[in-house]
Amino acid sequence: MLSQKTRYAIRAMQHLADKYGQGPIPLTDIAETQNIPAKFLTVILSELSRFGIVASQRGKDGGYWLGVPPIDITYGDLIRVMRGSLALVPCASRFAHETCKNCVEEKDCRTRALMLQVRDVTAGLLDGVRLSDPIELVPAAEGLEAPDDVQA
Amino acid sequence: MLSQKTRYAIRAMQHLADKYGQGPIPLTDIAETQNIPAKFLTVILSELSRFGIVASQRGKDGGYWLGVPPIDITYGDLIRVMRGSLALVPCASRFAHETCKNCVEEKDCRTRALMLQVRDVTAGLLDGVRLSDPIELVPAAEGLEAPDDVQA
DNA sequence: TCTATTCTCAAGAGAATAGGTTGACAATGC
DNA sequence: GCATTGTCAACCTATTCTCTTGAGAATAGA
Repeated sequence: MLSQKTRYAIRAMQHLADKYGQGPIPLTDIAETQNIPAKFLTVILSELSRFGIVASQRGKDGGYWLGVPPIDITYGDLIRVMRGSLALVPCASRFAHETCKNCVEEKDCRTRALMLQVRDVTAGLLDGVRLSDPIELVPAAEGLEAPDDVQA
Repeated sequence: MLSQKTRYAIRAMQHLADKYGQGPIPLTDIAETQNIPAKFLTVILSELSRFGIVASQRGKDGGYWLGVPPIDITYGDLIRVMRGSLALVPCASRFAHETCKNCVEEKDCRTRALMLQVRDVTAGLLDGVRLSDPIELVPAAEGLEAPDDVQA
């Protein structure tokens, strides 16, 4: 699962992407329209600005904006910035690889082999979608109607 | 990320799958070869047996075995049993759907739309691999050698 | 210069989750 | 009856999550 913080970060970035080129966007504007606790958002935005993907200015008419054009930021990047990796297990990360504790040897680990495949299809998708891309929305109900052959 | 508990559960199930048809396998056998804390494994196995996918017998020559043939258990099933869902956000689960807190409306949520796609490719993969399937192992080093166009 | 506005940043608080362990008990086979 | 093996509830510690507090510092405009 993505943490609440990561989800907030993604929505905040989408908001800034939508308003890219329109000057500084005040935190309150993001917080209110995206339904994010304002003070928590300051923590998130300051984290994002340390990575250079958000810029800011203080004082009257200040605010935040993308430090990089939205076409140059993928959803994969965002998740990596916020949680370090796209993978489901530390040993299946291609960039932030870490050996798992209390595991069998990596070369013998079937879980790792499988999770590497999962990471790759996930990355294939998320690294292909940019903050500037339109995303086809899905009606709320459809998430509940699983096809017959799908369990969850 | 999958929790340590989920990873232990997967490895324990793989172990039982490998020895399917060989009678009860003592907990100690699983714990030692899979490097899982024995007492914690009792918690995990009892959880799995509540779902009927593990059976057990007490006393001398007792132990655990799969309650269902390994060909009938997918990795997707295992992850769903252990953590409730394959999805990265509650609102993108097809079986255990839950609306996210502090979010925008689901029908307007781009994050959800994207995470539904991620869920679907993940499920496409994990629901297609069964505990009885051979899994091609990946040498330990390869996880570290990211292709040029891959970032993490 | 004064003031209102807006970001900055370190600390901390409360709750939940993770990752186990303890210990008493129950069944089974010899 | 005794060793073996699973059952189960309760507990524990550390970490992480999700925010909040509160004291600044920069900026623009009056």
